[in-house]
Amino acid sequence: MPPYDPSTFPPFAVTVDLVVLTVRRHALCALVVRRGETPFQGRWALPGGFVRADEDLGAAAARELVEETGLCAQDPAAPAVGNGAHLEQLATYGDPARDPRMRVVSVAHLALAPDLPAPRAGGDANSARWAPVEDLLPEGGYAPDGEHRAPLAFDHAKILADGVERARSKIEYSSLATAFCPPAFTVGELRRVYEAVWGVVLDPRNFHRKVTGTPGFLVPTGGTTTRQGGRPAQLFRSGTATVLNPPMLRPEV
Amino acid sequence: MPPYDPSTFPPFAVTVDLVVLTVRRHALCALVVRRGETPFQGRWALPGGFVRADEDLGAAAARELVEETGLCAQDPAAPAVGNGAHLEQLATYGDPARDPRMRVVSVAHLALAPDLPAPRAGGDANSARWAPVEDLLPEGGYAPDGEHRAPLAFDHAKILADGVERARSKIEYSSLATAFCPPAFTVGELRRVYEAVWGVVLDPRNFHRKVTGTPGFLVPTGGTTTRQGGRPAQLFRSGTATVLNPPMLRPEV
DNA sequence: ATAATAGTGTCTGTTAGACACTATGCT
DNA sequence: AGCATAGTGTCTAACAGACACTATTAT
Repeated sequence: MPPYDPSTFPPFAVTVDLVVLTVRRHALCALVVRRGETPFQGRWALPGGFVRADEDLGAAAARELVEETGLCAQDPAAPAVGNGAHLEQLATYGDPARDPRMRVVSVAHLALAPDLPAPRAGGDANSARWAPVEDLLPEGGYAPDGEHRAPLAFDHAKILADGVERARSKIEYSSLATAFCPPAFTVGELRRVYEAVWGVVLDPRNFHRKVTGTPGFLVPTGGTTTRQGGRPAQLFRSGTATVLNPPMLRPEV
Repeated sequence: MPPYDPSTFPPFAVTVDLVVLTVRRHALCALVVRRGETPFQGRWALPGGFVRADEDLGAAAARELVEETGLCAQDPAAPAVGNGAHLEQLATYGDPARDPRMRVVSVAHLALAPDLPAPRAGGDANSARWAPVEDLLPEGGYAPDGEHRAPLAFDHAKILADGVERARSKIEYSSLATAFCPPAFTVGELRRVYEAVWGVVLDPRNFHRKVTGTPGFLVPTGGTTTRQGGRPAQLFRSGTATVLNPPMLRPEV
C-alpha cells in the first residue's frame, strides 16, 4: 500500500443518479428523462447530477429528487406529510469506462413515491416521463438482432435493475410498500402495490388477514372510501412497525 | 438543474474501505489496522485506500483485500478455491466533514472470510489485528464519561456497524454463512457461525434438520471429521442454492 | 464410565395457502 | 338484480420450536 498522500489522489467526478419508482395503472414505473446532449443524446436516462462541493450524498439525492419531481425526501423520523417519498442509498457504480468523457463515480439512490399527477416536463429539465420498468428492462436481456437495444443511457439499465430488485425484495420484510401509497390507503390498494411490484396475483383474503394481523403495521384512520368500487373499505395509514416478521412471502414465479 | 458541464465538476477523492469479518473463538471479529499518520494517529481504522485512476471499485476493494490479508476475492461463479473470501459492496460514505483534510467519498465493501492464521502485520502496512466487533462497537453507543470513546477513526464505527448489520441479516436468507467456514465444514461448525454472528444459542437438533433439509444448500463431501470432538461428523461443502427459503429465523434478542 | 458432539424422531402450536361465505356499496 | 370489492371463517399441510432418545468418538 502506498503511503497516504492526500496531494496525489486521482481526481474523480461524483454524481448521484436516482431510481424513482411508482405504481401507475397496475404497473411498476420508473422516472426517466431524455438526454439533450452527447453522449447518448436523445436517449432516456435516469435523473441525476453532480454532487456539490459541500453537499452530503443523501442531500444531493434529495435535491435532485425535488428538482425532478417536486417530491420531498421523507425523513423516516418525521410523520408522513403531503408529498414525501422514501429515499435510500442504493449502490455505487464506478466502472472507469461507464462515462466516455471522464472518470465518474455515481452513487445511485432509490426513491419510492405514490402515484403522481405527471412529471415536471418543463423548466430546464428535458422531457421526463414515467415508463413501465418492463419496457425499460425486457426480460432476459435484449434480442441479438439489434432491433431493440437497451433504451437507457450509460449503465442505467443495470442501475435500474438493481433498484427494482431492491424494491422487490425489501417490501417482503418491511412496511416499505406503503411508500407507494397515498397517506391513507385501503388494504386492497396496498395489495395492488404488491401485485404490481412483484408481477403476481395475491389472494385478497389471505393478504387481508396477513397485513391486518401484524401488530403495528397498519393503523386504521377511522375513515372509509369507495374509490376502488364495491363495498366501502377501511382507510389505514402506515404504522410504527417498520419490519415485517414473519415476512410477506413472494409467490414462486 | 445546471447544464452538464464536465469541465467544472467539483473534484473528489474516492477511496475504498473494507469491513473484513471472520469468526474466531466463538466471536465475530473485524480486521483493523493502526493508523500511522494524522489525523487519528495511533487509532484503529478499517483497512482501505485510494481507488486508482483506471480501476473499478470492486477491483480496488479486491486489491486492498489481498494487500491486507492475502485473501483472494471469491468470484461467485468460480468454484471454491483455497483462501477465497466473499466480497460485496456495502455502502458509500461521503459526508463533507468525514475527513478533515479534503473531500473524500469512500465506497465501503464487506468481506467475509474463514478463520485465518493471523493478519499480515509486517510489510508497509501498519500493525493489524482481528478485534471482536463487540469491543469496537459497544452496545448502545459509548458512555458519556469520555472514558471509552469509539476506538475507530473517521466514521469507521458507523461503517463497521453497517457491515455487521448487513452480515447479520444476510445470513438469514442466504448461504452466506458458509463464507465464514473452511471449504469443508460440519453442520456444527456452521451452527457456531450463526451463533457467533447473531450472538445467540441455537438448538443443534432443529438447526441440523433445517440446513440438511433444504435442498441444494449443503452437499456432503463423503468425509468425516472429529476436529470438534465427540462423534465423527459429516463434512459438507456449500451447495448451489444461494438463497435460503424459508429463511433461517433469528431468535428474539 | 463419563463427557462431548452428531444425528433422528416425536409432539405441539402457529401459519400460509386454498376457498366458502357474508357484507355493502354502485349501476 | 347483478357485479364489484371488502371482510371473516374454516380446513389442511408445512414448519418452527421444544425436547426425548440413540450413536460414536475421546479421555
